Amino acid sequence: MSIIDKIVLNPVQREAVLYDDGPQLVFAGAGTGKTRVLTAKIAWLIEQGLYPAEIFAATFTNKAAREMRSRVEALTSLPVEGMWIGTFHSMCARILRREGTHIGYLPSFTIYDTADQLSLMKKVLKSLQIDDRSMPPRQALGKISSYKNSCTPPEKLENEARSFYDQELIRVYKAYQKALRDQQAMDFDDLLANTVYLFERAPAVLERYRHAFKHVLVDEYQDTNTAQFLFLKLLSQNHGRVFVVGDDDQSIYGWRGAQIENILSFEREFPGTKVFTLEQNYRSTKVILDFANAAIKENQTRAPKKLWTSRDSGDEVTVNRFRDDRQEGDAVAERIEELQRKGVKGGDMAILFRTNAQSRVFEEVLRRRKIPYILIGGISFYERAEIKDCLAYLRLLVNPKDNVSFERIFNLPSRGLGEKAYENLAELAGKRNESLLEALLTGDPAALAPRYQQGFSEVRDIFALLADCEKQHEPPPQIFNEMLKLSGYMDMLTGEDTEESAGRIENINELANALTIWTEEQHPDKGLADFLEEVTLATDVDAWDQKDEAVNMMTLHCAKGLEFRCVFLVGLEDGIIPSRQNFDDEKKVEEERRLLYVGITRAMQRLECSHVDYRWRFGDLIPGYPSRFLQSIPQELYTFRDRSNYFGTPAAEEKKKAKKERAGLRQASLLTPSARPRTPVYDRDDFSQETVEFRMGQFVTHRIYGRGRIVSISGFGEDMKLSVLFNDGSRKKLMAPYIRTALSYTTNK
DNA sequence: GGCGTAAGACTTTTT
DNA sequence: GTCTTACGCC
Repeated sequence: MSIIDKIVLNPVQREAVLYDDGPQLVFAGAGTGKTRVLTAKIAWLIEQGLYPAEIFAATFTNKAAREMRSRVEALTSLPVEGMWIGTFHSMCARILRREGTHIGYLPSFTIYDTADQLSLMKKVLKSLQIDDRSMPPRQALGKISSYKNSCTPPEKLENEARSFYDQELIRVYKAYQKALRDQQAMDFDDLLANTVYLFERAPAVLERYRHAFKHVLVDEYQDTNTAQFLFLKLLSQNHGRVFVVGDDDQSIYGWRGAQIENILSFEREFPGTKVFTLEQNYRSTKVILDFANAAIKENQTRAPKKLWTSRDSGDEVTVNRFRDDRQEGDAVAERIEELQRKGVKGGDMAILFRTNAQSRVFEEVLRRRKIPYILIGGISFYERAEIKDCLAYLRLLVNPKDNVSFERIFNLPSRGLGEKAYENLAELAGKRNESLLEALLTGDPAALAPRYQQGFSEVRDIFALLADCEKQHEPPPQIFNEMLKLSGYMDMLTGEDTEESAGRIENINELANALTIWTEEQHPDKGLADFLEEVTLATDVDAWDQKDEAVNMMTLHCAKGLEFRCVFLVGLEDGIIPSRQNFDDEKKVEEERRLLYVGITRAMQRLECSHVDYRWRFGDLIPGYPSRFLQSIPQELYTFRDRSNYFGTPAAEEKKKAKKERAGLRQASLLTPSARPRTPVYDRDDFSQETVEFRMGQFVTHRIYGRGRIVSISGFGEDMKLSVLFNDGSRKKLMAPYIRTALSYTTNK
């Protein structure tokens, strides 16, 4: 029985799988069976006699790669270890480890994450004597990143730099790249760009890979950047067997250099392309699809298409209006409990939001109500300080040129070494033209100032001993334990004996466990370096172990490619989605609309959207309005419920609480942060109309703080902030909507 | 050199 | 509200 009969495919899907005559572009709308087609295609190719090792398939996450690999194995009943399937970044890293010598890199190079990049950039700016304020490190990194994403080395920019800033930026770009090279490190962008440079500079190498990969497949093609496009072109030019799958309506990584044009102009770039369009959706109900189609329709830059389904209408899509984000959190939690009582598993539900900061409220309310949840993304495990510290030790062991890691740990735990000691060693390293650790290990100890010798000899011993362990081929988990002991890091934490240090120890134990499982159960033949690479290139979704009971929470970006029975799409306000920062650029607004579209199309059966009137931000309450995207969706496609509830029980509760707090305030006369009421009480008619004008010196009242006088005004409209001197002597900064003129207060009373 | 407090920045999204 | 950085004191 052929593969093609083992997997259910509709006519278009089947055609796409069986076509074998040059470049193929598959427009696969959300939920149209994209993964199915991709899997079937690979399995079919293998059935046709292709060796798995001749297939190069790029997926968006490592998790997707793992799943696809096992599905292909199930279909073909063949082991397919040799197949190259993974993220662009991980496969480029693999190529660069093998071939990097052609561009000046050892196989042991380190991959720098965003935090490492930042510390390196700070060092670079310092060495060039450029002030942080004239060129913020993050900004410089952002610009350099976009250059690298389009494979533009600094040399290519030299003739175009007009302004002083641009010239400085080129200097910084060059110095940054040199610093990376010097310490045998690459950042995420380098993995892609350097592979392209490698192919350009070493044609023989390119030829080998062209020959090796007979078929190139790419998932989520709409999110590829120029570097990835060039990579694909180089790799597939002579045979033209490129199979890309994507959906321009789900292109959401433009800010990271992704070019939606890549998918829109694929046919032009790869002549003879055959296009397939999948429009039948198998995921969502008709009601949800209608809602999604209406949302995305507004976009100008898109290939025309419309999802359809043969499924039933399904439950209504709801749009709820809440008073503030806390009420939104409570209401969503209540709905979750309700659905759980009806038998829906937590794992079938997801709360999706635009920004990570929005997760907080939901975490709090779910924890309070003891509803299990998983937060995907945010500050990941591997970004925690103690984890990064441990990894820095290990990274140094693999690559002793890594100065960023050295700087992180040379005085951790404290060995009496500080900035002056660092400079002392850096001077020695400079003279010897070595990295910091190399200079320490091989240089003359007497060259260092006597007061630092004790501390530095401790560091020297640690790495000398660890290097021995490695030489004797001790397994990674054992080396890790040695490191914890020798470095004194564990002792430092046990010595602290606080709740915080206990948590850190727990995290480190978790890391140790992960390393043990990784080594013993999954990769007995691999070493520390491989573990470190996997850990830095892991996506947020990779670390997600979906549980039956736990409600899923993540950003819209993270949710791409996933599906859930019930989806709560929260915080749909203008300024959140679309993000305020993208207001000015219609192209960016379109990307935000696609982001909303991605969110909507995650839902299989039930979609509940919400927006709030007020949102807490930086300790302030900011007014908000329903997203412009919602406003452009016809009303008959959803059920609107105003649940803003300004008069109900919660408000009454808060009124009582606020009264108490107010009494406390008067007594304390000191406005300590804890004494400050966290939630102002507001009735609908409390809000001043936008037309109300405030002026300096005016008497006003506030529900909680009472009567006072305006001493300064900033901002305007709904964002206006007033500084008010109250009768009890306190001075507060307040949002205009919560303040009324004294006159209206008395009439209301 | 280490530690504490205070002021300031920060939030879009991530390999 | 939280995290990072700067500065002053021990």
